[in-house]
Amino acid sequence: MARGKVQMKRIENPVHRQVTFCKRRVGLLKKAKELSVLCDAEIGVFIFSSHGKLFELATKGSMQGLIERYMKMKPTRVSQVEQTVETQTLDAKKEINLLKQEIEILQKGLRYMFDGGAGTMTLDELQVLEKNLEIWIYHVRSAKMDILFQEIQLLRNSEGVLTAANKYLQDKIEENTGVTNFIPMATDNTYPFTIPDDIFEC
Amino acid sequence: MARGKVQMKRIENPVHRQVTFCKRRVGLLKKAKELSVLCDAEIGVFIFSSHGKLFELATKGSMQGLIERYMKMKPTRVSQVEQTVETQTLDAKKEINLLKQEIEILQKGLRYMFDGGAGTMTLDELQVLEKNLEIWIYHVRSAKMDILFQEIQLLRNSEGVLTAANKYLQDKIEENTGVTNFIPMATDNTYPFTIPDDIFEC
DNA sequence: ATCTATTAATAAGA
DNA sequence: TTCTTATTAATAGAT
Repeated sequence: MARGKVQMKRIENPVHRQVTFCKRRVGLLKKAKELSVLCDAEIGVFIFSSHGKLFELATKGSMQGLIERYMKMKPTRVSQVEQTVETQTLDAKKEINLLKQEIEILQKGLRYMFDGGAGTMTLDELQVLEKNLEIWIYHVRSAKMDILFQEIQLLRNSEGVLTAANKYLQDKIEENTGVTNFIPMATDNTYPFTIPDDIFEC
Repeated sequence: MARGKVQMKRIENPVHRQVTFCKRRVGLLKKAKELSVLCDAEIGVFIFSSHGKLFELATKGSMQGLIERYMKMKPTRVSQVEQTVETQTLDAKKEINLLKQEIEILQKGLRYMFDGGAGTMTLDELQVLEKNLEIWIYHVRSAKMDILFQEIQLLRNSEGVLTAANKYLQDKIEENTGVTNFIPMATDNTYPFTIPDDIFEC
C-alpha cells in the first residue's frame, strides 16, 4: 500500500515481518471494530503470532459468548477436548453401570439367601453369585461345622456306649431269668440315628 | 475512504448499511488472510451480521482448532456446557470410587474369611462387612443349622430313650438278683452329652 | 455488480 | 516501537 506493492507471501526478513505484523494487526482490529460499529455486526477475531502470542478482539460482549454462539450455530463437529470429556463421561457411566450390575447381583443374592432360595435370580446371576460365595461361605460354615461335628461324634459315641450297655444288660437279663421276648423300649425309632457325613461337606 | 469521510457510528440507512457490510466484510477477511500469509500468523475471524448470519475465516486449519488453542490459552472461564460435562464427569468418578470402595471392602472381607481372620482389615471395614454379612450369612447357616439341629435333637431323644432303657434294665437286674454294686459301663464319659443351645445362635 | 474519486492503510526509511 | 511520507489499497457513493 505504500512505496511498492507487497508480494502475497511470507515476509522472510524477521524484522520486516515483525513490523508488518504490528502494523497490520492494529489495522485489522481497527477494521473489525469499524465494521462492527457501522453495520451493527458482532465480530470476534483472534490472532496468534508466529511466536504463539495471542491478540484478540470481541465486539459486543465477550469472546466466550461469541465462541458459544459460534458453537451453537455449528454443532457439526465436536471438538476433541469436548469429545475426550464426553468419552470419559461415557466410560465412567459404563463403569458405573458395570459396578451397579455387580452390586445388583449381590443384592439379589442377599434377597435370594434371605428368602431361602425363592427363584428370583437368573441363572447367570446365580452363577456369578455362586462363584463369589462358594469359597467365602465355605470357610464361615466350616469353622462352626467343625464344632458341631465334634459334638455329633460325641453323641454318636455315647449312643454306641449306651447301645452296648443296653445289649449287655439284655444279655444279663436273658442269662439270669431265661426271658427272651424282652422288648426294648422305643423300637419305633429309626435306628441307628446316623447323620450322613456328606452333610458336613459344605 | 472515498467520496467523503464516514462517521464512526451505525449506518442508519439499511441499504447503505447492508452494502457497507458486504464490502467491508470482504475487506476485513482479505486483510486477515494477508496478515496471516505475510506474517505467518494464525487468525480466526467470525462475523455475525445484524440478522444473525455467520461469516467466518480460519487461516491455517479449522476454526475448531483455533478455538481449542484459544481455550487452552484462556482457561479463565469455562463455558456452562463444558462445566456441566465436567461436573458430570466428576460426579461419575466420585460414584465409581464409592462403588469401588464398596467392592474393595467385600474383597477384603473375602480375603479375611479365607485367611480365617488374619487381621488385614481395618475396624471400620470390618464393621461395614459385618453389617452386610450378618443377615446374609445368618440365613445361609440357618438353613443348614435347622437340619443339623433336628438331627441332634433326634440323637438327644435316642440318648434319653437309651438312658431310660438302661435305668429300667438296671432296676430289673437289681430286682431279680439283689446285686446293688452293678457298675454301668462307660462311667468315665461326661454325662449327659448336652450341646449348649447357644451354639445354634449364629 | 462495477466504476472512480477520495480516504485510509501502510512499506520503507529514519 | 513510533513518526513521516510516498504510494498503494479500500471503499462510499453513484451507476
